[in-house]
Amino acid sequence: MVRTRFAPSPTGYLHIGGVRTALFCWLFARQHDGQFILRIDDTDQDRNVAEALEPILRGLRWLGLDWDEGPDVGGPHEPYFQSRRQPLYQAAVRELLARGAAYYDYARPEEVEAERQAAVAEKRPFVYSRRWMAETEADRARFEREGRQPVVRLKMPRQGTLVFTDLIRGRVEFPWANEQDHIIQRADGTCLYHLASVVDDYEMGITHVIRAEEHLSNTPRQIFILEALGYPRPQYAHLPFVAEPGSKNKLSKRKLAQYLKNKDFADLVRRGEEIVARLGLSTEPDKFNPVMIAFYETLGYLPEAILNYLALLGWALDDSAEFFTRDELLRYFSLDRVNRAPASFDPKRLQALQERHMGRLSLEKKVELVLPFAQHVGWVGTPPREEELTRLRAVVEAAWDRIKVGGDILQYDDFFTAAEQLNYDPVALRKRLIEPPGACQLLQEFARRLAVEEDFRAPTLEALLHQFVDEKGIKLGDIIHALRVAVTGKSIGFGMFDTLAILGKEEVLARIRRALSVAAAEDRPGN
RNA sequence: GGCCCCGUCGUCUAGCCAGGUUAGGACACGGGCCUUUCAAGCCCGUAACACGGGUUCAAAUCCCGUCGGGGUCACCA
Repeated sequence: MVRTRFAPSPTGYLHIGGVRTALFCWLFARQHDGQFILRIDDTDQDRNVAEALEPILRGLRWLGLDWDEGPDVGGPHEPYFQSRRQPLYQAAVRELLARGAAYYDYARPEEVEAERQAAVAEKRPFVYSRRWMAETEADRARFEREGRQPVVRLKMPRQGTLVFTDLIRGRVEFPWANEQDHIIQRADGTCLYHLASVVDDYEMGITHVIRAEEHLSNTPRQIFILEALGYPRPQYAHLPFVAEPGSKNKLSKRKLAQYLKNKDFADLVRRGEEIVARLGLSTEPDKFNPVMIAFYETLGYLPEAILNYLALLGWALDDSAEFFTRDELLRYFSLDRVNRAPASFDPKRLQALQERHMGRLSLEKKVELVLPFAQHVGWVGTPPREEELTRLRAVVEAAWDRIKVGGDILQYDDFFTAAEQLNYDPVALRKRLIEPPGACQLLQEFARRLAVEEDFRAPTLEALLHQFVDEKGIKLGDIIHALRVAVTGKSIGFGMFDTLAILGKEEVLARIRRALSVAAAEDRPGN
């Protein structure tokens, strides 16, 4: 039975690298009919855990990475919060002490620090002298009389080599001599991460520890702990870390300003800013940051596209495949195809994948994706009225692949604005209506034709315009641009005839009238 | 600094373990087609094995070294 776990600490956000790890754990568990456990590593948390945890749970849910045991769903190994499992850890510490694998240490922090400095000065590796190690009650009493507080340290081997097999990195060796006597219990009696992690992994029956490379060098001390306790070794798989775009540095939430200098990264943010501005949300880096998964949910990315992209962060199936649905990921993913080199975050690739996933969505699915955005800005009520939905559907269908993320619907605000409120792009207005001689005349004439047209559907309107153009002996381009600006206020948009049909006759005529009067006003001398 | 890891087109990568490929793909870029704008689509193209030795008939692939980049060394997780 395979059991994997994702063990985030409640930091208030879900980092892209973290989700990648969660995804691999989840995929591996699901592929093997195993279980995926979510455990909260909050051994050092004094903040509000519930609040800091919420974005993490939300992100995982949004992506559909469901957990079999953990917060919310419970399970046979409750609680799933390390802060509430301290008695278990303390029992393990007592056991380690009893077996001679750990000791009470009465050194003051500054004394250990002094030893460390001395080692650095002499250019030799630091190894704690164990000078304040207390192995007997007499020692303890003596140090305590000096007013010292004990921590518990691991009594690590000082020779030999640890060898273990990593599912991704193969045979890994670490000389024991490089290991420190790590602290496992603080002076206040609470236990530290490594101890907690080993105890929980054992108690929860974790068979495969899949985590990021940063933990590779932590593995010896963890193996030392578990073997001292008589636990079996789980299988280890250390994933390459997720690196910054265009570099091999670890991706960090705090370096947003620096990443913005990268063009691709900046493009990703800029796209998002337009949407967020229309939504009236904050763009402060703590809330709006591509390093955090919430960014993508806010903008209306597809969870499946994100999953696809994340899977490619360190994994590849072969020399060409890169589009994967969730089911395909489940079918093809394997740990032995995971890279060893750091995986760079590539905004362009993410965007490309998003667009490909959008490409396979049905009209109804696209409307579903876009609906919350339309509701947020009030184009569509809650619950939606039928005619609002009809118009939204028509806009989505006409815009089609121009909608790359859900929030892109917001750029079609001109379909949800009354004629009197329409804003005209001054440059477009000038170039298409004011400057070309006779443009307004033509538009006015065509408007008269529109006014008597009963059938206001796209194909009919197209025929109508072509007929008009033929009669006048002009080219399509001589009028269509003016028409577009007149009815949408912009020089770009989707198909002209779809645009007219969606707006409807009354609205189109009202907009043309208004455009003509705005153009006339602009054109007066002195302006 | 010690220990560990990693260096393939502009970018993200496949290929390396079991040497022989016109070094593959995607994105970006350039050109063309299509075209009412914008998207999209289709066709074509430019473009890479960090460097130096060695082994070999043959090296991106194996070995050694150099250089470069990174991770990790907490009473953080």
